[in-house]
Amino acid sequence: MDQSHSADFFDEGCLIGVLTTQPLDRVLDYKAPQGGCWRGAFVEVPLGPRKVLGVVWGAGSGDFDSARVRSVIRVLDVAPMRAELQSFLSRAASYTLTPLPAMLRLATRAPGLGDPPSMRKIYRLGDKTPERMTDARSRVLDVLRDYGGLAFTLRELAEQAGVTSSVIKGLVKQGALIEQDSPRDLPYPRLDPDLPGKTLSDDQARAADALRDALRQGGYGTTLLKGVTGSGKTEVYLEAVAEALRLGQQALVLLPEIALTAEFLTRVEARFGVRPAEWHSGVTMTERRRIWKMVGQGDAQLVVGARSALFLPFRSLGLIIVDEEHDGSYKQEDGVLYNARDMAVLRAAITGAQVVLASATPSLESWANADAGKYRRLDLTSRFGASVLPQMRAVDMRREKLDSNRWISPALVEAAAGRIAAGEQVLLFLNRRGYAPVTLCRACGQQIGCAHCDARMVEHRFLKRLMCHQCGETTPIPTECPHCGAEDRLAPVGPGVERLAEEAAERFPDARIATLSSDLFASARALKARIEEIAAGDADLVIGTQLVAKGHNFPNLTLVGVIDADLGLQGSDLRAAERTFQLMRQVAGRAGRAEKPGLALLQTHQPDHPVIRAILSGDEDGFWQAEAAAREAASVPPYGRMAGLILSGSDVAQVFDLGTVLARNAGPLLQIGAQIFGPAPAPIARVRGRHRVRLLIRAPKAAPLQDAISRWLAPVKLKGDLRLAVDIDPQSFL
DNA sequence: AGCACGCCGACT
DNA sequence: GTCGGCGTGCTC
Repeated sequence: MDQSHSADFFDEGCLIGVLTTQPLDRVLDYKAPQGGCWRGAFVEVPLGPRKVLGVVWGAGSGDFDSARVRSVIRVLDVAPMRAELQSFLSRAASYTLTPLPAMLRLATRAPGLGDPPSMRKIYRLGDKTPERMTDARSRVLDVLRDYGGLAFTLRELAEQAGVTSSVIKGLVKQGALIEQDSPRDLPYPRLDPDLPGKTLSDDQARAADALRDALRQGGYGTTLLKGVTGSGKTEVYLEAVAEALRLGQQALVLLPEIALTAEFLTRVEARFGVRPAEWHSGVTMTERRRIWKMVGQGDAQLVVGARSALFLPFRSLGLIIVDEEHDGSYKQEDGVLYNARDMAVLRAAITGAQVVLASATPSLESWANADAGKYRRLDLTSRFGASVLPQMRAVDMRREKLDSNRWISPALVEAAAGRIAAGEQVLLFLNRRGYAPVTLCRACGQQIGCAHCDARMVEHRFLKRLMCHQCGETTPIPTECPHCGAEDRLAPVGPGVERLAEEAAERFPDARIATLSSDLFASARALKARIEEIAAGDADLVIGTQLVAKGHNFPNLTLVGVIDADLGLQGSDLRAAERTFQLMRQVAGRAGRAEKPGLALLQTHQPDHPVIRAILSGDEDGFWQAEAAAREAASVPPYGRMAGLILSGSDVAQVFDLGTVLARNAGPLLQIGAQIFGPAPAPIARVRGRHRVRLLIRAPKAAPLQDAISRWLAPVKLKGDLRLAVDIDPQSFL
């Protein structure tokens, strides 16, 4: 097509609209640069005295003084943003009520996009032989010959050959080596979808077939892939990835936690021959830029990563996997409040891709969507090896005799001793890091709290410090009470894993005890290594927090003891029941993976609580139906809509005043039949000296909530250091 | 987000 | 007199 006639091409001097990453809540008019530019082009534009990054969003609006419109400085040498990503960012912005520039920032989280492709020197074999051959020189040439024509960087080659760089420079001068410039950002090696995968069970094969069919048919669709722990969901969705690759499409696998990526990458390598691109906060800046560029030009077929990978500029995204889709960490703030699971579905719907939501314990939202026929549902019922979930029983703590400061019931001690004697492993699960959750002064009765937040300081005896689990602040463990000054009257109250380990050591003096808690390890790598040792049998008794619930395999583990199954049931949180149910099921799923039958014992004070009963009976659909009915009756998600408004500032009174004023002037919300609750202290009431107050909004399911909120907040002018953030579909409602 | 402008308090 | 605090406003 003739460029100048396309609606998406702008000739030099044309008025165009450019979206920048600057927080100006509108698209700015500029003049197209010399040579014109395409819609979607990444450009550098002048803004006041500065040059900023932007994207050509469309034609200019012409509502700005034409004499003051400036010209685009240059078009960057990267693949233009596709219309699909533009519209995804727009839709995501209006859904989450986030300014569009903030969305663009998410999509440009790679450094040096404007830099020319960065080059580095590489060395390969030349055709000349050096006049004088030395030991060092021949070692260099041998390395290059051994690797069959592969090129090396100076450092790699020097290291491999055990020589200094001067030897290599000397060989270049002689013509025995050739020095070349090569782009630093190289394509990722091709994955081979046709390597033999693992043999699938009937169940798995059927699910994999269904996913392949959906991909071949093309277009958007979402599948809830539900399978108990150990049923092999990963193998199934890797077959879907394989099919996407065969179709020439790109795939994205989202994992809820960085700690899980290492193991997953190994599995990908085993299935496809090479490691895929890895995207998360721990990846180096150079690697990020490489991924960003390669994804855009189709030279990265598979990206494995954290939620922010959703905003990468894929060229032909065909499949998004959201693993452990129920995981709360998919909804978390990194500047923008969004739920990666929902955004994955949105992006797929816009680009015409398939989504697979994988979980052993789906979120109620996904369960309801599948139930309503919006999502396809595939169930994996059989487990590998032993094909049964562990037997689950409650230990009624009201009837167990326990000394104070003891948490392992006689029933659990007895069961554990039996398993350990039989050479099997036991897991004691307690979702509380540290030694004790509360440190109390016996003189004045005050608890030690964090100086910056409203959270309690948690004693970590291993680190010999008190730590705030909200802001990470730590202090040495004091000997005198900070409130009344009494000496040596501070007492730990309640159990944490460290304290539980102490008790276990007394009860099982001969057992090898391993404590797994994220803060006890210097690095994710060290933790992973320890987990592998334990899986190989290097412990009889494992004491762990939430992290053991997530996807690690302990083949010899046959008993799980849940120290406090009631922990998550407390509070008025809407999702408390759901989360407890999911966590307990997952933890129980650790037991009895191999041929040995597993048992899970849940210590509870409420054995008749509906959630505990649903867990024990294994009646999952019964639980979901009851939970769904309760939420429907209360018109809460997913049967009603909710939003939170978080106000923050350094002055509590000011923040509350703003909340009160907003709540009183909520006409637009009342018009759509919404209710407002608050202002009340936010779930995290104080963060690093800033006070946080929340308003909650509940609206009927079909109500235009975002539109009403924008109209409500449009006239608000924030004074001083007051800040306001909208949280659509908040996760916690405490 | 930056960065300038501008209007009041404490110094050489 | 003037240096500098950071509140307010602008950037196509």
